[in-house]
Amino acid sequence: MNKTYTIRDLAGEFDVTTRTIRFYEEKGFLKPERQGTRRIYSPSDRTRLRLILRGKRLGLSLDESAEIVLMYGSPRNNRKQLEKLVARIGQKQVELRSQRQDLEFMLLDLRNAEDKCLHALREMTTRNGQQEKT
Amino acid sequence: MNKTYTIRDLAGEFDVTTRTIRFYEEKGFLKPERQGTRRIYSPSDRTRLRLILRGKRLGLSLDESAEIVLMYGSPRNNRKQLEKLVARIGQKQVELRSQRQDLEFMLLDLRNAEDKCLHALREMTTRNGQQEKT
DNA sequence: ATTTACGTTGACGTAAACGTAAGGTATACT
DNA sequence: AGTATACCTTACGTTTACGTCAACGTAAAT
Repeated sequence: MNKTYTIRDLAGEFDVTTRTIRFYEEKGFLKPERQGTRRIYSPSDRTRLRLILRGKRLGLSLDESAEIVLMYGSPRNNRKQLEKLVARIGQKQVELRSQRQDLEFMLLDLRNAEDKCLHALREMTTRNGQQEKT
Repeated sequence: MNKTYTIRDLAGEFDVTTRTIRFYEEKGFLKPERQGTRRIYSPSDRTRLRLILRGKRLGLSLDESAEIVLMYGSPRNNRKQLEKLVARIGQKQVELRSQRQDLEFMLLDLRNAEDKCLHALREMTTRNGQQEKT
């Protein structure tokens, strides 16, 4: 039972428009089967889409995101291409770890800001119950 | 000794163009002093810029990024605004933690892809030393 | 039979985030 | 004085990533 999906199925599941999915195909990042003119998506198409969107959520450009998804594919290249691929994968990992640092720092900053706010609120409450203006 | 920076100083330090910095000002996210027509940036301007760019590296839109930077500011609002701010900070934290999940998963996927490549390379080497084509 | 719902291919429109001249000013060297 | 350098404003151009019609096909439901 090889499940398939319509374009609307995927659009619904991942909360994008059908236009978006067609656009990704236009760019060559998806190649669904056709039933007449209708697009029929396989589970692996679905996975591709899911991973591309994950990349986008991380702020990658569509091209970058799709490039990374291609890296996941089984490597059936010759030695030189494999070595290049390994190098690019390594580079991406470095970038993502740096991004993780940024993210952790921003989370810290947000926690600090939160604390400051909560502290200010406590001050207001203990000092003069109902004060509304500065 | 309150250090100041020219637009070029900051552009150089953060590897953006002066156009970018002026654009951020145009959008209201930076308000440097002027010496005649020249822009003079304070350390706090510099920090603002740094944080905005950090947000952008995480894939936030410029508006989102600048909004978050504003959240770091000392809260001198009334109770209602403070409560709203706390709520928004909380929301951002939720989003960032979700993004962190995405990031960890992508790093895992990349490590797996890397392993597959390295394994394939080892296979090639042990089996038939110099093979180049599939 | 025709409405309703979903699908298709163009093709033009748009918002964000700058890029890229063009032309003017001020200060710094030589 | 002349020129180089760095800064400025104004304004139109560009890329990315879709949005938004228009005009049409098809297939199930009423």
